[in-house]
Amino acid sequence: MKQVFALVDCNNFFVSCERVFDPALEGRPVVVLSNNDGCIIARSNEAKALGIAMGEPLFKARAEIRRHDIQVYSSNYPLYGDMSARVMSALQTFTPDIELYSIDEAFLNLAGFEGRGLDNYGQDIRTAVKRWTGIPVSVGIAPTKTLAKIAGYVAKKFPGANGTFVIADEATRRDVLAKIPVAEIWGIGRRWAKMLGSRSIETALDFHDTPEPWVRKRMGVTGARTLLELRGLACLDLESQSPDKQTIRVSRSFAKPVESRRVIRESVAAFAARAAEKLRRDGLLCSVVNVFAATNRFGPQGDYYRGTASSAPPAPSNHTATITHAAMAAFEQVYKPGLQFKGAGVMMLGLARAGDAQGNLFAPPDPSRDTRAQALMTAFDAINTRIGRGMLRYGAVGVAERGKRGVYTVQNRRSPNYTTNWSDLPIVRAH
DNA sequence: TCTGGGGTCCTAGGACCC
DNA sequence: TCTGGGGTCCTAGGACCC
Repeated sequence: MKQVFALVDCNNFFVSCERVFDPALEGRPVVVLSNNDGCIIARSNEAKALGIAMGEPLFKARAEIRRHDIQVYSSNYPLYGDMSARVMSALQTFTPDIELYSIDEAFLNLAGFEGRGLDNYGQDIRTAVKRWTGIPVSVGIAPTKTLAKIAGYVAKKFPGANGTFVIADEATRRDVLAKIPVAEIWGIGRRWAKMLGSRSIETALDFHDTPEPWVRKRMGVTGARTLLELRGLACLDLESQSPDKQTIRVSRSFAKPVESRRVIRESVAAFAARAAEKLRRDGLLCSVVNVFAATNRFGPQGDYYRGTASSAPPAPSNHTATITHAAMAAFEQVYKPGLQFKGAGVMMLGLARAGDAQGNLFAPPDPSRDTRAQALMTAFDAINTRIGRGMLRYGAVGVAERGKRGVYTVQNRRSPNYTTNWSDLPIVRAH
């Protein structure tokens, strides 16, 4: 049976989340910043029209921001995560078969819904999500995921598409592909686009018409897959069950360069603790803990240092104390006195489901296998969920909560946690 | 001088995504 | 002065095995 995929994409998602709770932002240029208020990672249409680029450093956009009175927000992930969950549950009322692809996108399997008119169904989805969550979305519908992404692009960018677009027949497909730059194809990034451009493959249609063996040779199996998907042959399935993660990373860049061993070590301990929480949340155990720390990569050529080292806990674990201990051992190999560090992080590698991790016959029993230690972690997580992340923590993280704020959390323009924190609940007054 | 053939595992690096 | 934080997959090459 022929497949039908829909891609539902939230328009300017982070900006739209801010607008739901501050309607005065409607129609005005708005941007949302990265974690450290360093880069612009989301822009309203008005901001895009003013030429503000994705990923542009804030300091480079200052003048434009002032000139056009652009509204600037720090990113507020608790808010965006909660709004995302609301959008996704709205989508689940339209089909049981759904893949949560990212915080602001989902693929839906619409096979069997053709009778209702796919365009109408797409419009129904848009209307419902907007009414139930306040978030505007666009909907692209096509026989493959890659074409659905293209259809979503058309739905969003082409005036007259009205937020929904369906690619069902070959004529429409060729017509649309001819109007889209090759770089907009899902799976074709900057590098490939440049390589293709140098061979006069400029539009998605040019790529579509490129012989498969050539693509296979130059771009590997992933490139060939993209090509076939563009031609309407579905190579990618809906992944409704998200597979277990293979790596978990927690990293931050520092607001200012840091030299202090203690400050960086305590940061790494905090990252390790957060990573252990994520492991427990996902029911995973980690067998290798990797730590890295780096100086400014935009500094003078040759000055860049990035140290990385790994350490294995005695047995796969998700216990905060065990993970932190391993991270501290790796940290000692990474830190170099006298350097100005600009960021650090930890990576959890060799992950396995808690039930089937390989034990170690010769190692002392791991605390995470001990029921008392497990109960401790469960209580630890419950308390931190209730009172606030980081309220309960191990000593290695240090007590310098005040000082740490200066180290890596710079968020000067953050909106309140309207939906996830009682004290931030918006107040509505009737006149 | 001559120096197999095939397999697996691991790692680093390159490409991509949001 | 100021440049995010997560992830994935594929490939090539080296080490090692028989």
